[in-house]
Amino acid sequence: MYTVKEVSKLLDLTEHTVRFYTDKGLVPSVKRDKNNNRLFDEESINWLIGVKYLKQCGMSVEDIKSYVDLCLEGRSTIEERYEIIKKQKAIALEQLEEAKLRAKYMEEKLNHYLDIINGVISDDTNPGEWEPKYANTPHKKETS
Amino acid sequence: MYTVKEVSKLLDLTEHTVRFYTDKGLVPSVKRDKNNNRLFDEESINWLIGVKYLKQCGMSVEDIKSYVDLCLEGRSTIEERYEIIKKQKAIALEQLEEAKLRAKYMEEKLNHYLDIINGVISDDTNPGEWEPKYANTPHKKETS
DNA sequence: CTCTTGCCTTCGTGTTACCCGAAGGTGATA
DNA sequence: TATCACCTTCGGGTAACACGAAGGCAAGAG
Repeated sequence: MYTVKEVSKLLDLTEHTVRFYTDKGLVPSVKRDKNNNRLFDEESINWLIGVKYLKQCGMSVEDIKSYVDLCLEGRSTIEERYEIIKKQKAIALEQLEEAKLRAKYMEEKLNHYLDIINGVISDDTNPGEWEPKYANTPHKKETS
Repeated sequence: MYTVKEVSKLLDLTEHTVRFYTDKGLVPSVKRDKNNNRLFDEESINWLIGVKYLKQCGMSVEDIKSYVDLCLEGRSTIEERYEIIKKQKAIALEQLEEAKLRAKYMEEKLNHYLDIINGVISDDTNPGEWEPKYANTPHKKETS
C-alpha cells in the first residue's frame, strides 16, 4: 500500500496532481486509512497510470472521468471504450511522430550552435535567427 | 507573405494562439500591413516553428520570450542559448521515450479490448479495470 | 509525558496559456 | 451599396493544476 507521496514519486506526478485526480474520481479503487489518508494498492496505481497516459493524449479530466465511469459499468460498455481507446491510440501515434521531429529539431539546432561556437561557420546566416527547415513537414497539434 | 489564418493552418496552431505569441513578442520579425494586419514571411514562420517546439518541450511563454531576446542580441549570447537548447533537447528525448511508452500502452489496451469483444478472453480478470504493467518503467513528467 | 518532526488533510485563492465572443474596421465581390 | 470574409482589439472565462494556510495524527527524542 502506497501513500500519496510514494505514488507521486513512482509515477512522476506532483502530490497536488495525485490528490486532484483522486478527488475527481479518476482512481475509483483508492481507499482511506483510519486517519483519512489516501491509500493506493496495485490496482489504484494501474488506474493512475492509465489516467496519466490518457491525459497525456490530451483528454480532459472530465472526459477521463466519463471513461472511468464506463469502465466501472463493466462488459456492456466495452464497444464504447474500444472506440475511445482507438482514438487515443491514433493521437498517441501522432504525438510520437511529432516527438521525433521535435527531438530532431533540437538536435540540429544544438549542432548549429556548436558550429557557431567552434567557428566552423560564421554567424552571418542569421538575420534574426537561423532555423532548421521544417515548414514542409506536418505540424500536428500536440493536444496536451 | 502569410496571414494569421494561413500560418495557423500551416503550423496547426489556432489563430488565437498565433496572435497571442506575436503579441508576446515571440515572433520578432512579424510585420503589419497598412491595415494593421499581421504579416508573416519565411523568417517569421521559422521563428514560430521554433517557438512551437520550445513550447512543446514545456518552456513557458515567458522563458521563450527571454530566449528570443537572447537570439536578438546576437553572437555574444551564443553560449547561453547553447545551454538552453541543450536542456530542451534532453527534455525532447525524454518526451520521445514517454511517447513510445504511451503509444505502446494504448496499443496493448486496444488489443485487450479486442480480445474481450471477440470472446478470446473473459472479462473476469477485471476487478475494476485491467491495465498493462508499466509500474516498473520510468514515468517522467511530460512538461507540456 | 510533552514536544518536535513530518506526513497527511481540506480549503481557497493564484497562475498560465490560452479560448471565446463582442464590436468594429477594411476591402473585394455581386 | 450591401454583403461577405477577413482582420483588428478588448475583456472576461476556463482547465488544470500550483501554492500556501491551518490543522490533525503518530512516532520518536528528551
